[in-house]
Amino acid sequence: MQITGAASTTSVLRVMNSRAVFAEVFRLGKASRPELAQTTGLSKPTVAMALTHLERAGLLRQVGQRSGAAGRSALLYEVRPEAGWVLGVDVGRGYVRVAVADLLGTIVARKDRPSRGSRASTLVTQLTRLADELTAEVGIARSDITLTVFGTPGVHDAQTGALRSAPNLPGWDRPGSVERLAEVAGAPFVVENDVDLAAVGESAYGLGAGIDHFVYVSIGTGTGMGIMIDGKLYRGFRGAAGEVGYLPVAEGDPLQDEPASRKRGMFESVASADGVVSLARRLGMADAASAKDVFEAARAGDPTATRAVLHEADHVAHALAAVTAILDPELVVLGGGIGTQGGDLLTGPVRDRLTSLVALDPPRIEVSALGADAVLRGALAVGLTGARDLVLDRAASIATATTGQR
Amino acid sequence: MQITGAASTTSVLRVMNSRAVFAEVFRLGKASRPELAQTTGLSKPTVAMALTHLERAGLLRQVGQRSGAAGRSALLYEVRPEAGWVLGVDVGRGYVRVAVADLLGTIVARKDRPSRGSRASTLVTQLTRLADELTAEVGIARSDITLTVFGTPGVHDAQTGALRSAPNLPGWDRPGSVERLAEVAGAPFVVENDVDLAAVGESAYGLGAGIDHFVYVSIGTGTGMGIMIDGKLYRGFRGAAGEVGYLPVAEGDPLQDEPASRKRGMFESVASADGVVSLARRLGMADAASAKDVFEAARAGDPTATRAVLHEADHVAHALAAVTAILDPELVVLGGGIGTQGGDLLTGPVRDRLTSLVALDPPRIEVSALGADAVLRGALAVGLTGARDLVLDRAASIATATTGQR
DNA sequence: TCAAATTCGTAAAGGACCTAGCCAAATCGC
DNA sequence: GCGATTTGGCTAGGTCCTTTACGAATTTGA
Repeated sequence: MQITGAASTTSVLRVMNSRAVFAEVFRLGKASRPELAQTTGLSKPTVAMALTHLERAGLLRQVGQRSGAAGRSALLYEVRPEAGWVLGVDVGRGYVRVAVADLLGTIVARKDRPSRGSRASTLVTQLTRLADELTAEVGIARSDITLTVFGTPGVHDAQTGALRSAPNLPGWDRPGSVERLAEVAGAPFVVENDVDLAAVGESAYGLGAGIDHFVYVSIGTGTGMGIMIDGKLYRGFRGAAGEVGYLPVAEGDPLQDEPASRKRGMFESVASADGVVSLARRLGMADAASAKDVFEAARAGDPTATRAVLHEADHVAHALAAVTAILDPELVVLGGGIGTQGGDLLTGPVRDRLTSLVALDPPRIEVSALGADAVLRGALAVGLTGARDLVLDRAASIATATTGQR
Repeated sequence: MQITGAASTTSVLRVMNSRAVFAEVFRLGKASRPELAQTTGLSKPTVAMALTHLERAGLLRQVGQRSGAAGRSALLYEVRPEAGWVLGVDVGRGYVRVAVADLLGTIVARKDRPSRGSRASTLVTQLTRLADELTAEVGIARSDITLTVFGTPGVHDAQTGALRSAPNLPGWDRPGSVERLAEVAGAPFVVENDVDLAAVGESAYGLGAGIDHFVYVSIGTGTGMGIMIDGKLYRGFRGAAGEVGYLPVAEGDPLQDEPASRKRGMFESVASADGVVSLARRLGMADAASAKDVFEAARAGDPTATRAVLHEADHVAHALAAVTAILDPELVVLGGGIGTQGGDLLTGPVRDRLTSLVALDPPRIEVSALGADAVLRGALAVGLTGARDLVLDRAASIATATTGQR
């Protein structure tokens, strides 16, 4: 029953066409007027007009000529990388990653640091200093940052400004606490769940490129899932979509019959790093200290560790069976400490087990191409998209202002 | 990295504005020029021009005047209901429901019949005769139908024209078999999963009105789920999203420890009508013949039947816990035979159980407002949306043709 | 080295669309 | 019946885009 259809005046055409031209230049890297006229379907004068506007607004610049072919050589245009800057921040569990990228998405400065305490004030201080260092390195002011994107654990409630379900960031669940990040960023900033950003990163730069529906499943200290639907991030009603840690654990594992784990019965408690370690211990691998140990032992051929890994694969397969039954994704990307380290040790058994659990062929299952960088890259991708819109809006308002003055 | 931005010429403005005006008339029912100018933001002459075009194309008609207020009385316009017709078909398991609606969505003719066999040819014959009867009743030709929408079990693969996973429609899984429905419909028709259509119906006419993210869970002879995301139907990569029948069944139910059911371990096998009956029998209710019996007995106070219903609620809650963890919907609508008949007998325990299984507050859980009509209403809603676009496209092509001739 | 061919960039002309503003027509209240 | 008020229709004006056309720049070939 919903009927769409925005009414418009002629002036929106100019904006639309400018955006289209900019988008094409962005896509092609370098482009001439005739090329742009052809790909956008606009006429040469219109393209020329748009290019003039965009160049005057500082979004594009002329860059040499295309020679070699017969006839007059065409002037080439490209995006001015300095037309916008993006600050991406990955607030991880034990570390902090910060990077600055230009409008083309090229990372021009980056620092990774161990996290200095989890208290809000120390974290803000550390991030602010890192942002200062990075912008200085690039040679810009912090106010030149067009958009900042933070990736954090937990669910960010934009209404209250609180960060729920982020136990390793104590104090951030208070209403309004997120606003303290304004100190780090310039004016416009965005806070997004880290796993969601990893999914975006994988979509923009990794295995998810060009895939409409896929999920990024992170398994490490905790568990989480980022869902991309129609190429866009899906957050759910309250931003809690993809909280697979609360998936009821599937039956069929005799080890799960112990009362303690049956009581919890959640995916996170059995499949996360701690779950793998306790599983390996119960299987008889008394010296298992970390999930990494277990996977290394399994890779070395230890039969007990191998059994533990197979059990882990079984848990993951059951979770993915639920995801497949509900979402029918084209691709599942495994990330996080265990998802990445496990590699083919995990994907093989997961694929086998999943095949017997789902109706049709199971979705493709791959290990993240970006690894630990996924969140940061996702933050930059989100920032880049937003920054592009912001600078275009700014250019449009400049254009209308100048035409209005005449 | 994706950059949107369609380039446009001035002529698309006319189309856009005509659509906007039409949409407003549709929304308001009856509207005058000044009203439309105000709500669309367009000027009076533009609105007048659009109205003239739409009236000439037969989409709108003038209908009296608005009097009572001071000043000249305004001419009123409304959508011509006869500007388009929609045929909706619900191919159910034992029945067939067919209805014709006009462009306003008013059902003008409808017939429900027991399904005459499940063979493709007899079904097509029956549907064709029903369509003929209905159109005759309305006084239109079958070729006047703008768009036909079929709701069927199974997954329709538009690539091959096959209908997968629909065991009660034998023969329809052959490639190209769906094309036989062209005989029933006029030229343009759409085949959609029945549960998906029920979700759309609930979104257009039922409890889902105005809700962006919700799911419709059908529990009856089989199980299924329709997913609405951002107010649109989500189908998944291969159209198999929402196949909750394949959800791994959660642990924690001692009754499930019998080997037979553990082997299957799917939601459908335990939660569908057959599952309820066998569960009740195993609990000692030897005379349980149908799920309806069980629910009636429970409603009458039978303790064994009540236990069975509670177990059913537990299964449903576990499935919804998985759905909530993955999708975080705002609302869950229960439909299908069991979902509808169960009523508060089911929703109460489901809510209680679900609360203990999920992280945040559980989503709202309600029983379908449309009941057995949900699929048919959904078919009509989908058809209405499509028909509106079709007649607008047709009107636009007429308009450009006439302006081109001048 | 020079002319032909080809392509690019821009200017002018024309068409389509929308807005602003005016005036006539119609209606209601007094 | 008359004035206030609102609606409908019309005209003038402006913005935007496209088509057409022409000069400018470059390569190719002789």
